[in-house]
Amino acid sequence: MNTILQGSTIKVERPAKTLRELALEKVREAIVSGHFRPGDRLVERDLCAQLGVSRTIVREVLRHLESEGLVANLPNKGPIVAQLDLNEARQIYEIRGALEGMAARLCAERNDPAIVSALEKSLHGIRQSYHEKNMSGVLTHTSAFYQTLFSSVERTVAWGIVNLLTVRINHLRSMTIKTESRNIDGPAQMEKIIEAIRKGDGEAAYQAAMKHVASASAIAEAVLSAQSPVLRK
Amino acid sequence: MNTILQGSTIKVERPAKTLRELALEKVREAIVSGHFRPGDRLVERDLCAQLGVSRTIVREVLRHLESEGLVANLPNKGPIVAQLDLNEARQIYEIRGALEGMAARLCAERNDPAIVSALEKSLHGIRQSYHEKNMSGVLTHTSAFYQTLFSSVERTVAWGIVNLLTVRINHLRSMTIKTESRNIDGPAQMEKIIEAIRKGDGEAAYQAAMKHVASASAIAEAVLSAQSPVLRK
DNA sequence: GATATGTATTTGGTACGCCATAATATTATG
DNA sequence: CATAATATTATGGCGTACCAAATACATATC
Repeated sequence: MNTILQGSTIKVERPAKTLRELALEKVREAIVSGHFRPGDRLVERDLCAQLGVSRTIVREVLRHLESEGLVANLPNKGPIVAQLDLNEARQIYEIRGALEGMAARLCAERNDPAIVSALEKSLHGIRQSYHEKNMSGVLTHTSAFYQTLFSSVERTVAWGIVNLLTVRINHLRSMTIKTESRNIDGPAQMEKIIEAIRKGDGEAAYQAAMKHVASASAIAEAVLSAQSPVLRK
Repeated sequence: MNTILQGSTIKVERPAKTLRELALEKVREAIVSGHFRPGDRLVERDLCAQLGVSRTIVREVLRHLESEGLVANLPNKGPIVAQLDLNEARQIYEIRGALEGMAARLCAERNDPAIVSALEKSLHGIRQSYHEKNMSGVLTHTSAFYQTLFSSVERTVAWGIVNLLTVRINHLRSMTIKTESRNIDGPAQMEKIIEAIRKGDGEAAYQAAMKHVASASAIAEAVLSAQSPVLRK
């Protein structure tokens, strides 16, 4: 290794992304953003045309999304965008509660001021975004908040799982944050998580994180059961 | 529908499994069982020959296993069997603790004697298998024990996650159960889980389940750090 | 009106071919 | 002999074409 380059390589950050990875992101994004709705069929050859790639790639992408739970495969009928039923949504929120609670507890036990200030920064971003009625900003900063929780204590595996689960309930998330009073309650609950972490009170941090998810779950449940009859067909 | 066939169809229970699913199971099994070892390259065309299927299918299978975490893909080098490092193993055990603890708590709160007796049945199977030195039997019955924990309270999503994680640490599991005294400690700890559930003591059940996983984790850690230097190359 | 029958559509699966890259072997050169 | 240049090989990434079987839908027949 050239000593001049020690520590700061000039390596040409090439995309490295394969076509498949790009296609995967495109389709996932299309599902998460609602461009493809739950129940929509995902016809292989149509996707080929829309993405401009071969069937080989489309099939690999569909398989990948299937194992992520975003796509369901009806035998001999083909893949559709997975439907989320109430029961499953409840379970997902519950698991997030368990894992986020765990991470919050670990953060509290670590007693690192840097964690607290990082969380506060995200929380500030959330409040700001609510103020500006920038809903996608709220989601982004909320994700950042939780990512801090997990990454500060090096829980990459749990963070990966939470991420997977979150993607599956993304449309619920965007509905819950728009709910009346969530712009007050949500941040207030997150404040409590931060407070507990600041005090180094693991149990309180755990409880606060659980509670935050639980209330999001309750809202989601209301939203989902209100609209669920429509999903018939 | 022919009325004569009401309730008891003669429908020809066809496999329904696609070739792809069969291939997936084969490869997964080969990895879990140790036929393919961590770090082994998984050459597409070789797998085609070994499985007797086309490259398309092999690629779909590899993608699936990749998203399960059983296979890693090195850019420009291709897929290998994923390596498990100590840190990741620790995290996996921790998550299992959180989720199994959650399930145990829910079981306790449900207060259903049928759950207790199902758990006791599995535990009996475990002891029996230990007695017969039938290690694969121990694993099977242990799985059954935990499946009961999750399915009794309809936590299919969490069970799915635990299953995925368990597969990744399978070889560690088979080493931990062979450890000195695990044939005594393990069942004893599970007995405590059952006891707490019988009493309807959610918190105790949670703690007992956490403790059981934690001690498995400690053993795994010892095993892994003892052999890890060998993995160099 | 109910039942066949026919016809697209689409998935499940296979085979083959091409290109790019990385590693390895080979050859040429000083 | 050592090193640099070059060819070869192995392999993943990607695309196309084709076939069989299942499904859905329209159409014809009784």
